Amino acid sequence: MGRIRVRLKDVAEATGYSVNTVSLVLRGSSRLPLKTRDLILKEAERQNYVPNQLARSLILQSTKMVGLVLTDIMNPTITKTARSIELDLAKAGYGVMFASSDNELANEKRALNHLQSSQVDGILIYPTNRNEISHIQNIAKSGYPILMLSDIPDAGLDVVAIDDIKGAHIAVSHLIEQGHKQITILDGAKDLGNSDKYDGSFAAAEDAGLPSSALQIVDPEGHGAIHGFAAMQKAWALTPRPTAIFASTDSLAIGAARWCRENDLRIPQDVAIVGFDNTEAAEFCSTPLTTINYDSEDVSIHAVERIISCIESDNMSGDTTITLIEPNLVIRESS
Amino acid sequence: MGRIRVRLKDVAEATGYSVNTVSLVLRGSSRLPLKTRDLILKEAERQNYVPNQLARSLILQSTKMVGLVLTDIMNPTITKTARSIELDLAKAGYGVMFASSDNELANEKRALNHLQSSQVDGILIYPTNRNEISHIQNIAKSGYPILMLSDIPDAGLDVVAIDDIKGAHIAVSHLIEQGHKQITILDGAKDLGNSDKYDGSFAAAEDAGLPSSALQIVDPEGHGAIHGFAAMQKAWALTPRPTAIFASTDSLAIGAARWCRENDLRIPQDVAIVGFDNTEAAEFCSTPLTTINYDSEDVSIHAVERIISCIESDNMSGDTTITLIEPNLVIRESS
DNA sequence: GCGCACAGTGTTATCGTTAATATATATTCA
DNA sequence: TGAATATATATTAACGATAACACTGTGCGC
Repeated sequence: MGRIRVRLKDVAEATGYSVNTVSLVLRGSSRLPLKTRDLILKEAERQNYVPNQLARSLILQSTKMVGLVLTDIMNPTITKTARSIELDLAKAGYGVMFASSDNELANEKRALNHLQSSQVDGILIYPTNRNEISHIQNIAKSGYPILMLSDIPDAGLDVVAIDDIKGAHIAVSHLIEQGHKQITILDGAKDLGNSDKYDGSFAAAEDAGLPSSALQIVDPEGHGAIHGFAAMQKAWALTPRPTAIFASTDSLAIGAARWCRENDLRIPQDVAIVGFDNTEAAEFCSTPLTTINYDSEDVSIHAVERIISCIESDNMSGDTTITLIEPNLVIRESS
Repeated sequence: MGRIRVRLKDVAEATGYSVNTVSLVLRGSSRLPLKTRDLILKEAERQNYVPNQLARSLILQSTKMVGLVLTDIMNPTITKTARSIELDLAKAGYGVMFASSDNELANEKRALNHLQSSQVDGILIYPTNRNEISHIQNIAKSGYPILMLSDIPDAGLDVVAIDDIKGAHIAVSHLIEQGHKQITILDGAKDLGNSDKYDGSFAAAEDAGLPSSALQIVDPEGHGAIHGFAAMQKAWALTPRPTAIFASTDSLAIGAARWCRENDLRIPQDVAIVGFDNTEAAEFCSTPLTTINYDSEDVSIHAVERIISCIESDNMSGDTTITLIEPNLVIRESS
């Protein structure tokens, strides 16, 4: 049986040694004779001793934990990145503490508070809203290591993220090369102050010599496939009617494709569709989706490297780094 | 600026009060005059004080955290359930600490150790392998609140889970009702000691008066759509050739459907397919999938209620409860 | 005017661990 | 032999918070 929580003290009393000796042995010190070590290790095992990280971290002034704030735990791209980050952090000896904001600023603030109060050594965050970052800036200003996983230019914050502007540029350029002259963008991020995918799209149109009227925008008002479905209906009702869709996420693209299918539009003959993220679903949906590849592992590697360097060198020099990962196009059947 | 970590002591020194007084105020005590409270609250805010949960939990002997061990963070059903659990726990004033085993026993053990050492008040777990649960039983035996999210009969452990046997029974019965007499099951869980979906399937065949040879089994050797794709190829090569597929997850079903599509088989005319889980992808894939609905919210509500009751009543009575949620069939176009 | 209640605050011990320092015994070497 | 060194262990003070208790001073009743 044993009591619910076994402490060093319990092992110490059972063996007749002091707490300190037990602590030393369990941390693998070689300063003690083998006989003593053996005895203590056996007793610890017998009592099923599990070290108390709270007490340990309290005195070590480090939890070896990094906080990760996600906007949407159901978004496969974010989940995939989260998983990569977890693995890469583990390799470096750090654990992850997850929190999700569900794209609500209040949740984000609560999550940040919770993570800080849990004394994580650093924080990685997919910020919710580009227009509301003062709370993040405050944390950064106090010297706490914190890194954005989405680009917020000129915020004085560290960033490691996919280059959405370039991604959108590639996607739209691809559609233009296929001969499309009227393209609808499905994207609702502008509310959150993120116009990267617009900017990239319009830049692509301009570079190709198309008027900006070649691009129209429909806000899907949500992230799920169901929102893409509804948005596609709106897009099809526009005049001039688009011949191609650039959806800001694969989920939206898949919903849009479904609307097309239900309305007997052929993809890509009647409408071409390009998504963004390169999720598994994009490959296995009715018409395999042309999409922009979000390289989770690359983001993860850079983000983990940077946050750990911030944690382990307490240089409060205040200089920030922005690392943008170049996305690439995956051409399938939808375009 | 301020130092990285502001403590009660810093606020105390700045205001001239003792640490205890500051602690009382910050915990919202009404025993102190408004003037004092105001002063202290303002100073705490000014210094950007964040309470140290480590220290707090250490003395309170409770972290108000529940650990959640997932087998596969990329599985949308598990992720969805995780999210429900997070919300339900939050309502009850608890946080969640995630860990993933990636279906590896060693990882599971490491995760459990880590969670216990982080002093979570209780643990919810999707166990990896039914044949290897002694480490879980040990934890339970020591009086630590722990609950399985997958049914392990006769293990003496608390369970809240979907009734997979019944789910499989419903799925296969449905196919039999549609006139199918040769059905292939795509499921690789037997290696992990979980034969629920087989058992339910064979029971359904028996109940319908079909010989057990009516069911054949293909092990997809993996969980992704890609494995379903390969497994479908094997299934189609079987003699007698199946007219219907029961895939143990939607992911496998979607991969199988994709193989059919690439090989010009019509669904459901040439092969009917039934999945399991009712993920979003099942609704939006090329042929909307008939599937068994996994009611994440129901699982979540029961699991959270039970674990909290275990945590808050330290009754070590040792009696265990098994709660199985009845799944239901969602009929779409694939059958 | 004396004691008592009580509001307002401070002191001290505590949680489980680690680190720095101390002690006690054994071993080595001049 | 005796000091120096090494080995094996214990003691004490932290870490940041909370809780039990202790103290001070005012106001009130009798």
